[in-house]
Amino acid sequence: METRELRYFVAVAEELHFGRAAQRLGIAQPPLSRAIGRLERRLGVTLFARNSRTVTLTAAGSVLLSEGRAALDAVEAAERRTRRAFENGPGLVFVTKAGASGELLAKLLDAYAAEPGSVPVDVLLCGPGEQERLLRDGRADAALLHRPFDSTTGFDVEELHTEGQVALLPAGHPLASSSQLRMAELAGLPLPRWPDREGRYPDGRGPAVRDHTQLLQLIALGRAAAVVPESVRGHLHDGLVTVPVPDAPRVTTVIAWPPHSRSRALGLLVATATRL
Amino acid sequence: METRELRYFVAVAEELHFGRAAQRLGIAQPPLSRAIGRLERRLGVTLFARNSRTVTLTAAGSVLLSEGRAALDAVEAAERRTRRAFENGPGLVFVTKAGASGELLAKLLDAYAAEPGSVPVDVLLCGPGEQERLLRDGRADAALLHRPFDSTTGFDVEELHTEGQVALLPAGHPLASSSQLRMAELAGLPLPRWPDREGRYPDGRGPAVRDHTQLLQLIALGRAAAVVPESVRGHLHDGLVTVPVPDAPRVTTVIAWPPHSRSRALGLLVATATRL
DNA sequence: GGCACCGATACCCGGCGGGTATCGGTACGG
DNA sequence: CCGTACCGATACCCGCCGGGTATCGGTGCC
Repeated sequence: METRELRYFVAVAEELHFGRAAQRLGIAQPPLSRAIGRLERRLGVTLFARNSRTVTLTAAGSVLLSEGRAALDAVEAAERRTRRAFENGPGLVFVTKAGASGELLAKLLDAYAAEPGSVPVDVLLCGPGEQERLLRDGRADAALLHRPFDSTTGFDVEELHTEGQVALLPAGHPLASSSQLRMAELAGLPLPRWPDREGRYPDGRGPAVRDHTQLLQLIALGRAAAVVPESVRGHLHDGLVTVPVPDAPRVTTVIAWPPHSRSRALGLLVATATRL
Repeated sequence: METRELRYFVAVAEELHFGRAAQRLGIAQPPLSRAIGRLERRLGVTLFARNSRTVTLTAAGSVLLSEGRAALDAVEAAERRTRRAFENGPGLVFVTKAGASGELLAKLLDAYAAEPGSVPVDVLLCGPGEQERLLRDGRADAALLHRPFDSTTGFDVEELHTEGQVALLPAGHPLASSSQLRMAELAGLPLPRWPDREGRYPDGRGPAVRDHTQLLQLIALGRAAAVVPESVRGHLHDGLVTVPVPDAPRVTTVIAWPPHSRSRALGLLVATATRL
């Protein structure tokens, strides 16, 4: 199976429409029909149930869609990592959520830089959920992820740190003077909505936010409240109050990296991280 | 990057010889040279340092070799899983080491079969180390692996069971009457040698074995001794004695599956396993 | 310095990817 | 109930690319 065929298949499977898929791919519809037909013939598998009005995925087609996406990601990652290795020489790209685990990251980078045999590390800060994609498609070599918020599926991980969560409230909020709170008591607050993997926001009442800076500002303005890991207490503006929430899920910070990329430099980074 | 180019590259990178690589690929040498050249030009990366006598991988080339192998595995897995989905209908292939975790497996399969919505499960028994490959290249959907013996890198896992290890000795062996043993005391015994990933055996004195049946027989004959998980005590022949070895590493049985393959059937199997 | 080895280059052919034109079946509206 | 619009499949043509053979050119060894 060639990657071109796979890309064509994924386009049709996503559009469920040969014409639109062809347009998206920048080719005409007939070659696309032929390519899919040939792919089906070579695999010996019917991928689409189609009559001249509708196109549907078969069960086997659904399998190829999810597996094929992963395979295309892997090919793209190989390409990107190769280019990076050539252009930037040795060196790692480390990605983490903006505004999270700042101290841990600083300690890690210092400790790693002090190791003999370490290589330069570029740090990439990005919005929540983006790290996964960067790690998967080869733009980054390692990431700090926070379970249970981030999915670590498909990555190798080492746990670094576990912490509880606190409610983050504007000073003067009625609940701000409590010594601790329960999740149930926070149900009515304007909790923020984060974008999903496609950058879209779920429905709901709370304000839509893109990063922690926005969130902190909105809380200071009294327009939001949030439940966040304890460690954000380190760098808070005035006007914000934290209250422990013992029954919130504990947050585990992990260092994650793509499997099969066990370069010496990455191995050293992981080893350094686990020793912290 | 097309998978053909990637396959060509991997062949050359492994052989470090265009002629032999071409022969392995079943094509002539000139098209192979051209293909590699075009790949390098398109990537904008020098993959091989070559003069007319020797071929060497550049740093970028090494990256593409390991990443490319993983990508090719992913493509192959996609293909195989699609074919399986088409030919065998729904249904899972479960792979485990022959002779290990037998009871756990039986309980799991019974419990899963009793679940509403479960699908037929084919069980594949194979030699140690083979499971990883079967899971990675799409011939299997899930596996029972045993840490720290099996590598779980690149798989999603759930821990099922942890146990200590015992020494397995022929009855009448001088150490067989001890109430417990330490690893150091076992150093002089003829411990078996298992094949590595390529099916080759490491150097050493102990007998080369391929599966647990062979091992048990050799121990009964007094030609071997081994350190094995406690659970093998369940189905032992006569003439074998077990002695606890408290300082041997504990063995964790995990259920492992490839990421991105979260079908309903597989999800149910994993859920059932974690409830055992 | 001659020779053997090996990757690159030159040149040719056939198949495949891509295009346009058109067919054939299906659902919808009048 | 028929016309029509829509959409995937088919027919046919072209140009490029993957593959082949022949040969060149550089390198290390005897």
